[in-house]
Amino acid sequence: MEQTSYTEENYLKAIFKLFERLDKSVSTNSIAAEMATSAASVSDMLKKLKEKDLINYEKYRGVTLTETGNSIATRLIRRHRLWEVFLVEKLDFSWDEIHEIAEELEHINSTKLTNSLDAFLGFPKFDPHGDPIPDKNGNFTTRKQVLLSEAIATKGVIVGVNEHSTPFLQQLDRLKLVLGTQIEILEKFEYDGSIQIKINDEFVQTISGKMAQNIFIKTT
Amino acid sequence: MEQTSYTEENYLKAIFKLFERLDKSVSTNSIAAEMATSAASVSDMLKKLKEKDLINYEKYRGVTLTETGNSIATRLIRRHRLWEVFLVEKLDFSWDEIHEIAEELEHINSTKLTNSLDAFLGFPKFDPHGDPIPDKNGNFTTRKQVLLSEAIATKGVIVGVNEHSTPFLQQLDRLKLVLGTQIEILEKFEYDGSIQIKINDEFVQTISGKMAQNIFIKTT
DNA sequence: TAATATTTTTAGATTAATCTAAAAATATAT
DNA sequence: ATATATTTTTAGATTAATCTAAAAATATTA
Repeated sequence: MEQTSYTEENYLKAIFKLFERLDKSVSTNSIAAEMATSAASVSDMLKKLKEKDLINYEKYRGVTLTETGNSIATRLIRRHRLWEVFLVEKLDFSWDEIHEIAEELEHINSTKLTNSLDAFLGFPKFDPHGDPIPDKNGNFTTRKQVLLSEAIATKGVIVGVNEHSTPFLQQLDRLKLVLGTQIEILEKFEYDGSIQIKINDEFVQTISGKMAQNIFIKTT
Repeated sequence: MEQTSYTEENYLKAIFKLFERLDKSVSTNSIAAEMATSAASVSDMLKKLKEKDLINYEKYRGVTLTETGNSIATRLIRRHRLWEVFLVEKLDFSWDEIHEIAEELEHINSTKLTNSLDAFLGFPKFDPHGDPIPDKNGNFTTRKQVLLSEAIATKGVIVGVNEHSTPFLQQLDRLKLVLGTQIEILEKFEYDGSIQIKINDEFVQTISGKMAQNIFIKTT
């Protein structure tokens, strides 16, 4: 079994994410956008990843991960999310400071390290953004969640976010919209997509459509 | 302030170690040996590190670290040793399994991460091999220690090792020669350098000269 | 100190990852 | 269905780190 480079791993992760988001074979351009690089570089790398049997790829036809590629990507996501839990729970980082550091930590490839860390943290099922953490066999805990912008039911709890940028997460903090917060939908405005909600049965607020599109709730 | 690459950092660390070991300007060949690479590669890199003002270097004249280079190397060593403490104390690794993983962790450059980890571990002064950990200002705790092979006094405690290879550390474990072990020197054999010692006032053993050259004791 | 040995540097290639510009393939729209 | 637009790939360079072989500098020794 060959080794994968830091860069190859980042490509695999990008393909995994894009496939998860759209559930169909991934285009060269979308990978280039996700990784902030040129389509030409992506083409080069796809050739290489196919050579290594990490992706299914025919020229001009888009990309999916092979089983091997998928399992490498899943391991990366497992490590990333475990380290995020570590940073928040043990080192008192806030949820908007952890992504970049976890991007580096995730590349350290040691089964013993990953599994010991998992045990040390008490086998967490979700990371600080509410994303599920694959277990040592690559299985995710799924949870039926829905975007606040698409929710029909009136009541729910915030269980995740659809974006991980620092400004977005900081804004959520300011608005007291952290994971576990109870939400009651009072009114949805068709004009701009904004939504009036009641937070923790306490106070009423209107949040933008853009915010609502990035908050996952579990309805109750 | 420019960024240093993974590779550049490893060269700085090698130069730091060699200088510490011999306390004089470091040769191209010794760096090549330390890093298991060719002298030609080292020459190339030295040019680059000089350009970045990380080393003092004149062709054919050997190398020392500049203040900047020294402070980068010290930071790397601080991170390396802190992560080693983490692996042993929190994740139950043994002292012979931690070096390679720490070699990767040490390159993650975040002041907040390093200092939070330090606090989480209770500001340890020594790593699991007895090596001193620089504090956030780069200051080491020194401890007057002497190699067992050169000790004159009769009694002491093991406080460190001069080699970090897995086989050496495993052999120490087998012989119950871990950090903190009390040692009484009974006899030194001139012929092969081996030494007869009494361990923890309990049993008597003879260890090779090679072993004795890699064990630091603090005499009492 | 002159000859020899060792160390260090340079010259010229190689590999992985990237880029821009141009060509080829595919998709869209009149 | 043909022209136009978009997407993707190829061609040809570039940069960082490495290598081998040869040249240059320094050190050792007879």
